[in-house]
Amino acid sequence: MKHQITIKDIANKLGLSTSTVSRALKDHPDISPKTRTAVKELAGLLGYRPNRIALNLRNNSTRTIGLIIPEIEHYFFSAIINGIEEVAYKNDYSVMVFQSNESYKREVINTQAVLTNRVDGVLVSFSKETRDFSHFQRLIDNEIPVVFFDRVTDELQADQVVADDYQGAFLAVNHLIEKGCKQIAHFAAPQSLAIGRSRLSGYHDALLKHNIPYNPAQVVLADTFETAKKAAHEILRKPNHPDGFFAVNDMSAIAIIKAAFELGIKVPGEIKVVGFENSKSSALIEPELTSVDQFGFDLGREACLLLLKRLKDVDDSSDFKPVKKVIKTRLVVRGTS
Amino acid sequence: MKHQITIKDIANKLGLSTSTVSRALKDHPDISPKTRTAVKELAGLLGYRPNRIALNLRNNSTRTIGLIIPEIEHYFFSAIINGIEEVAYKNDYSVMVFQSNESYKREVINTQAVLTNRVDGVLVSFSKETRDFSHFQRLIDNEIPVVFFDRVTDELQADQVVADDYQGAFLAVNHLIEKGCKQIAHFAAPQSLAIGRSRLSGYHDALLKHNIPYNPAQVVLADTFETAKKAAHEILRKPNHPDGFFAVNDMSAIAIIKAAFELGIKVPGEIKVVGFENSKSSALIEPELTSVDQFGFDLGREACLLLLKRLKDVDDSSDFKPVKKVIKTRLVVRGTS
DNA sequence: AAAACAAGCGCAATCGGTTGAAATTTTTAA
DNA sequence: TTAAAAATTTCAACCGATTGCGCTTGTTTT
Repeated sequence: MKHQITIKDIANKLGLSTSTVSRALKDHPDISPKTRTAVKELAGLLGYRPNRIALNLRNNSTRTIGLIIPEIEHYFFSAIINGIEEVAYKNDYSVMVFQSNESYKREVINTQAVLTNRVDGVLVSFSKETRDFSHFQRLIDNEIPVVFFDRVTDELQADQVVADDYQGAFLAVNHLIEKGCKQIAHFAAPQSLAIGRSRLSGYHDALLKHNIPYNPAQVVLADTFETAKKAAHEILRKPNHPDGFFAVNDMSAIAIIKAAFELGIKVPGEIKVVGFENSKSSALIEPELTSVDQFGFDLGREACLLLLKRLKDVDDSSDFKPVKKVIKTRLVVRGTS
Repeated sequence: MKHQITIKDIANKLGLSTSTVSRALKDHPDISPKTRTAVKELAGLLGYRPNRIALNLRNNSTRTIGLIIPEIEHYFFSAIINGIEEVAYKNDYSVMVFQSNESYKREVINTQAVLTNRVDGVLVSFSKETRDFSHFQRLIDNEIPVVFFDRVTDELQADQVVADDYQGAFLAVNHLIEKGCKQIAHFAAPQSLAIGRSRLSGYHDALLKHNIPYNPAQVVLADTFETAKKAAHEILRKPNHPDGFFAVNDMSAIAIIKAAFELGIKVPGEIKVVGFENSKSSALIEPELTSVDQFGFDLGREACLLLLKRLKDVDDSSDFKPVKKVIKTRLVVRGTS
């Protein structure tokens, strides 16, 4: 890198001290209007830009937030990043992205990385593997504000922003029942994740509301395209297969539809399917997928706003009360139900 | 943030100077083994972590790379980020993400942001709006290495990493012809983008190879789902519509298929469609989309590797020769052709 | 005319770590 | 025993910007 213009360069050329230049640049009243304009003029001429690193050191703040996320290549998460980046941008923060790739080990390394990078705060959605949260506790111990989103835990004293998974699941299953489904299967996420538990719970309660007995055999763990496709094939091959499917995400839902197509089963004629995410893909397939919109962009926005609020209220050490923000979900009815 | 353990804390507790502690921590031969172990032990005990910001200031380097990208919510770009992050991670770099949202104005601000954040290098894929590249020239003037990927320009003396768009387009159109298409339309990207020009050129040359006359009327500007859907409807409603479609990206291709479906036109029976991107979605729709894989992950990897190489060879000021790296594409044949 | 005051600017410390050179202590050789 | 050599350790400057405090000036008040 080329030599950057510093305050010292300006001071030398003008025969002033660096302190005067510094003050002149920020309109300090001690400085006479004459020197003030002279300094500013030269600064503009030389293309002076304050060295953020020096300020970072002095202020012990980087105006950067760390983002730890399972994987970017997933519509929901990229929508969230979008929301986060939007808020960060408007507040003059930068975002550093770290992917865990659903690996616990990598996630631990990521938490170290955000520490060494001295980010001001961290936004986290942890991996499917993560059972132990002590690496996040380490961040909190260092008094770095942490906000969890989507994948959250109550084991830590930290803010959370989540979609209303229970409500979304309830709406979805209720919808299937109202559309005439008698036997509804649920393709679930790992129960170690709160989203897995909440969505199962919504599924459960919607059944009960309509006096349909809950049958654990109708719940299978399948939250990826591959696992869901395999599971759907097995289930749909049986004679008395379910006539309704509620999948924990759109990929699983689409896998079910694919499997049905391959087996010559009509959607929504013979089986109906509802997904969760309202991803771009849901509107691309034919028939289009009914899905629960979890407003990833808004979720990202809210998470980032909450974090920025924490960063402002620095003196939160004593009376810290974790906040849990819930983003309402909405059922988008399309062709598969 | 809590008080972080500094080198000074260790020095005080051990009755040493900060310089000794600093050297001890990095196994400098001047320091006796005794003090060396003592320092390291205490450092481990206190959980000392070197303050990256202080090092940044001293070394005038942040071990951070800036990434300016149109939008994350796009499979191709998130695949690229994935590749970039992978390489950055392995080389102990962090990635700062800035989205332009296809806005020139925002992109200019982004270039300022990477400057103030003093990133070591920048990876750029510019917006569709961008015609003037002087904001990138400003980065180069500041001797910040810049590598362009996917959306590139020859107007700047900078490295480029692109998919072999010409080859991919040629393969796609050649494939359509071999499958029996007589009249092939092309849904193109803006000709201000090199990818737009290259893909059109590949389309053109593939036609010529088979002695099919090139007809400009068969080329429409439609590189989003919405515009493509509309254009496809218009075209397919006409009596003598084309029997083959080569779209500049998967979204456009899928839009064509959707339009065909809505008009009761069979794919691949009556018309055949080939996309470009090989996105996740291409394997989700029915029939599955034939598409040109442009290996986004590898493209990201290569771009990042190239940038890191430039960062190593700092003394490149005089004999700088821009490198253009081309990533081969591959036609993935599926159901729509 | 002397004291009080204000305006305008510079000194020096600070943030945390690194590093060439100097200073100190220890070891070795004469 | 003492000087020279070697082994350790400390000093001080530096990276770039900020800021409390003090130092000059010149002006006002009594």
